[in-house]
Amino acid sequence: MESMIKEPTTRNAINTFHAIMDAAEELFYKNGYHKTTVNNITQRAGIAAGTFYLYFPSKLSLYKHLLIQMSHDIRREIAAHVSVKTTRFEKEREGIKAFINLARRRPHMYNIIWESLYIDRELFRDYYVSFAKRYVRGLDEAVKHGEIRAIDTEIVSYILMGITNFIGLKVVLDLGNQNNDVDHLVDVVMDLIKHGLFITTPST
Amino acid sequence: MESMIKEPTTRNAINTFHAIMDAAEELFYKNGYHKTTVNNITQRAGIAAGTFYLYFPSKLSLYKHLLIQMSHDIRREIAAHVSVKTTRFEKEREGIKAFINLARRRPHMYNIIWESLYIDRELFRDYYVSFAKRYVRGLDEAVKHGEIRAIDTEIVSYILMGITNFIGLKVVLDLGNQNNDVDHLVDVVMDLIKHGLFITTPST
DNA sequence: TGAGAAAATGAATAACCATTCAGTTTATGA
DNA sequence: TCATAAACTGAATGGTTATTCATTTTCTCA
Repeated sequence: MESMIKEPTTRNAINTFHAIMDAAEELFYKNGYHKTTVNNITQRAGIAAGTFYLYFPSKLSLYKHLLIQMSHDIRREIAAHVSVKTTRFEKEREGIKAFINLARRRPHMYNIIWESLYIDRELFRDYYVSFAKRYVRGLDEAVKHGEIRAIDTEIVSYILMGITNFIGLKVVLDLGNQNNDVDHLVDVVMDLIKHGLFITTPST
Repeated sequence: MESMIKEPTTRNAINTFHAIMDAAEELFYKNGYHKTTVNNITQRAGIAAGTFYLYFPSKLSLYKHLLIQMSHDIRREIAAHVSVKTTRFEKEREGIKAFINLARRRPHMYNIIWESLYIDRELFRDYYVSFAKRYVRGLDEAVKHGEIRAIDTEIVSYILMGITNFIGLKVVLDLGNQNNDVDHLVDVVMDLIKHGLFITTPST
């Protein structure tokens, strides 16, 4: 369960520790976990191979530590933007916008989280289950306040995560030929969420 | 670009070929590409290690072949369900439903496509870009027919893919505590797409 | 200042695994 | 039946890479 990291305390050790983390973040993003060797990481961090094992018991533990770190960063970043808004509509808009901006600024995070599906499936599950739980809490609140319709909020949370993640994916991989201007993307998403997609009401 | 597979022609060779593919599909799903060895695959397929290389020049080429195969299967399956419907609403509903059912029936596919992001990023890009292109064509048609509102259809295609994929994810990984009944899931999704999420119109 | 602790080094180790190939078995059809 | 081709075999090879450890350097504070 724990990552068994020996957190450094002295100034120098902290520098080394962060050099390893930064190098790993960069390389895992560029080449993926499996194609990145511990030697690649130590080289880029400017330290010897053995030094790595003063701080991390294994390559996997480094990966786990990085993932947990990032999931905290994401939550904190989104929460910071969402909490200052009052209406659910505004909260939703700012949350999506914060996520997309974060994805653009640190595309590494995006990849590392998804890759966990192939490195440690439990880690991946935990990440999305707990993210969804938090989302549901907010949505339930909004239902209670009469801001959003009383649809199955758990499913809605996955729908909204799916939208945000795929728009983020489009931005990170620069998919498609339209412009990827963040404001335009958010406008389209919010428009759809507000008014729906269809013009007439079908018979179903 | 090509996978350089020597497609088998005789009865026996075809059996061997499929035994390899089936074993690989199963193992890639269960353990991921990197943790699956060629020996694991040949053992499960009941053949010798060397036989593998009569059909595939490398482990990677097998993976690519599998991915291409599956992306065809997905398109075909969805198209079969969508094409018999006439309204865009019905098409959308059946497309989503077909995808979720497929994900449940063959959870392997899901994993293999996403894993390509860490094995061969171009493959992943191609997959979603071409899927989106096809989606946009359908949406543009529906806009022309006055069935859906004239929002940026490229972005909408990523939104809809995101929704479908995350609902599929929930089903495959059995995330969350609500029931994962397909009809219920599809109902909620379509309800949201039709009526939007919010009750009142905010000031934006 | 200097002794002991903390950090760092990097060559060596050991395990793992994709791929090869020389030889064997099985199928085909004349 | 038998000769040729097609399939198959599996031990051996070679390259890669996570991890170790004996040694050296740097830091700390009495």
